Amino acid sequence: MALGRQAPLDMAALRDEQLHALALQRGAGAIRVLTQRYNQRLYRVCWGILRNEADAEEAVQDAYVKAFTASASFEGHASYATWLTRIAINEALERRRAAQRRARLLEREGITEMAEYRARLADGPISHGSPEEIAARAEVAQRLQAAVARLPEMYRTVFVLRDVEGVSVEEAAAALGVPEQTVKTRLFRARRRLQQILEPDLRAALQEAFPFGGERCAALTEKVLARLSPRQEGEKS
DNA sequence: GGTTTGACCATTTGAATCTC
DNA sequence: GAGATTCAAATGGTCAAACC
Repeated sequence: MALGRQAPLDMAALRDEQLHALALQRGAGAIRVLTQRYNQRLYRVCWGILRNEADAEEAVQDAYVKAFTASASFEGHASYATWLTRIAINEALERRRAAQRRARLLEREGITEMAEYRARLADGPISHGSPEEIAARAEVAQRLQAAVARLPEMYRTVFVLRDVEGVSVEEAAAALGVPEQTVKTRLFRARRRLQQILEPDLRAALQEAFPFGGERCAALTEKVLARLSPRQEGEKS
């Protein structure tokens, strides 16, 4: 192998496995590319379990640290994405278990921190479009997020993986450690529940959609009346 | 490959009833 | 009245099949 000047590596062009090998050697560039590649997915999956921004972020951080220090763990049985997602899920589950243990302890002491913990919901940033469009999208996103948060965890996690992250059924099943058929059923039921949760909001929104009241309504009524009146006159004769 | 649906079974939950 | 028991309903997992 030549020891002369080497062309700088195009990290973004490397495969996950190659980047992982570099990350294990503390390659900052590789770590940067990998984290940028998977931040969104891991964060969403962890949020699906923890329903809390700060906790989800910490879980993702810890998952990366574990992934980039446990060289023997990735054996290529599943895809790198699945393996990494599984680590993040385990990390989030462990955090939730710890929180529940803490809550039980506090409950015994008469303190109910869990209620506060559960009540904390996150919201996401959105840009593009007019201020009205941005505000509308933000509200929709907020309502959706709140609706997803209301799903039972088993449904929420599958929904986030499949419908938010676009992970395949096979990958989702591998990441969650359940049969593919279970993923399909959970997803179907998650969607149905979301539909039920969102229905009142949608109904209310539709009531406000296609507004045709006030002056427009009155003007149209007048036009209709105007067009009908000659015929009515004629019909009389 | 993915979605949807129905069927079946197991488990959990809540209400009703019974017993002490 | 309080606890134990029973039972129906709800919920969830799995499988099979039809369909897109």
